[in-house]
Amino acid sequence: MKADSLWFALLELAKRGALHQPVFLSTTELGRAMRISQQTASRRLQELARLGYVQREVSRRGEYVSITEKGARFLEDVYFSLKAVFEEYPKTIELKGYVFTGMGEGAYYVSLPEYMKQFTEKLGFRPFPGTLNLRLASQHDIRNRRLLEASPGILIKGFYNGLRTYGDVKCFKAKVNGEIVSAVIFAMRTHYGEDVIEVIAPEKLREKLKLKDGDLVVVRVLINQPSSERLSPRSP
Amino acid sequence: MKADSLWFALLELAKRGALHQPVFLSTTELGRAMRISQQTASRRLQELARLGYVQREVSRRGEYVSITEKGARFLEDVYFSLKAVFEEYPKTIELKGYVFTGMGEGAYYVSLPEYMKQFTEKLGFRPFPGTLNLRLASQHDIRNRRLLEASPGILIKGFYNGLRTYGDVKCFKAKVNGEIVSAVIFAMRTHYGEDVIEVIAPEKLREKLKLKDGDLVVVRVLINQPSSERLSPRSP
DNA sequence: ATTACTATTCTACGAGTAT
DNA sequence: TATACTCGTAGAATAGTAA
Repeated sequence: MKADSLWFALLELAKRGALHQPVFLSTTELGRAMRISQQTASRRLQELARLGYVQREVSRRGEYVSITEKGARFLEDVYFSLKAVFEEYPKTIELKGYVFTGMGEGAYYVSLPEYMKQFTEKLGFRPFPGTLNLRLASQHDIRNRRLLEASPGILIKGFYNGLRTYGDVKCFKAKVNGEIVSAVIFAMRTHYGEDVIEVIAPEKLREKLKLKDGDLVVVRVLINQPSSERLSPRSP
Repeated sequence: MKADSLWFALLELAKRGALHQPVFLSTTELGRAMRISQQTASRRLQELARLGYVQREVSRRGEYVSITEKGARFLEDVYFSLKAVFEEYPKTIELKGYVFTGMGEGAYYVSLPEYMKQFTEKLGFRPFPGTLNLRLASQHDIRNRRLLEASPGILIKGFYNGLRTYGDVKCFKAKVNGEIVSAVIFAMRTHYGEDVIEVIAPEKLREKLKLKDGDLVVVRVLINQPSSERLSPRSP
């Protein structure tokens, strides 16, 4: 089934309050509201339930529907995108996290010349070839990270070096502990490690800030901020 | 074409910045980002343009696409719905408008017993059988009215009296000039009269506040507020 | 009243291709 | 390279019902 239509069905349920409590309705009623047939409304609810977006309690007289955490996330992704697109900018959000030692992959990727070149152009600084890993401190920070993930950010294009492809990377200008110019980077198309962010900066952050594992770091991230790169001219 | 898919195509364009300036892209690229074929992406853009949601400048090398006012509205409707659903409540927004004399239709509808009964139950007061018409004072107020229109509100169900059907009405609890308990009402499924709101209250507002045409009135509206009606019990 | 199955219609997708 | 046409077909939507 088309994910688009399912999403709108979920929105209709959310409008009726199904995010906060079970909502009583019938497929006929839902169909009318969405301008689709009763049968289609029924299938939408079945599919939403199958995918774990809603929980249903079906009876002879109608049904109670409530949106699950996964369903809320599905709606929220779009909400954050719209928020990023409509809200005034520049705007910043704060992320708090604890320093930890990663696998050193970040360092490897950042040091690749194809990425390094773009970082330098688009961020306005040449990053130290390594990343500072932070494990986010609270649920609130994790929610903010998701907002960031849904925001456009500054795009670092992937490439193919003859052996393998390297994916797009999205980044956001940021300041560490209120002073150091830096950037938060995300590998796109990967939703794993929801509670971790990686930070790059012109200097080695661990040394500059005398950080050791477990230290708390505050990162203030700029969203909706265009890159330093000159905008492509209007005419080709 | 399905409006749902078109909406998501428009969102993808907005994410790329097409709300604020023309964005250069190709149908292949758009297709890849949306996980649809080049042909389908092409059709989406054609349809969006046909419906006036985007403006296109097609060339041999690609195209510039920008989202129109109408397109922004299309996205915004959903944004406001999500905002209403996700943001904390209770929350209020302020609408300012100037008193004017309407056609008296409002009075007619409000006085219908089927509506009157529900108003009394769900708002917690029995409205005076008439409405105070306000013409909104600024663009800002009109934007807020649209937010309201996209919010769930308190639903007054329509009915059929043997002659004709009367549609659903949505209302929001409110205060007029910071004190008088009242409600703002909207006939649903009608998007006309974007700059007008109608207010009801237990008393005749014109008399109570000694209002005449052209007077400025401030209405503070409660959004995301459940009705006074007892929630239907969980089990049938 | 409901939900949801089955059968049928029809729409929307992508392959191939023109320009 | 683009965009966008035609066309065969997969699958989604509805009608008709069953439970």
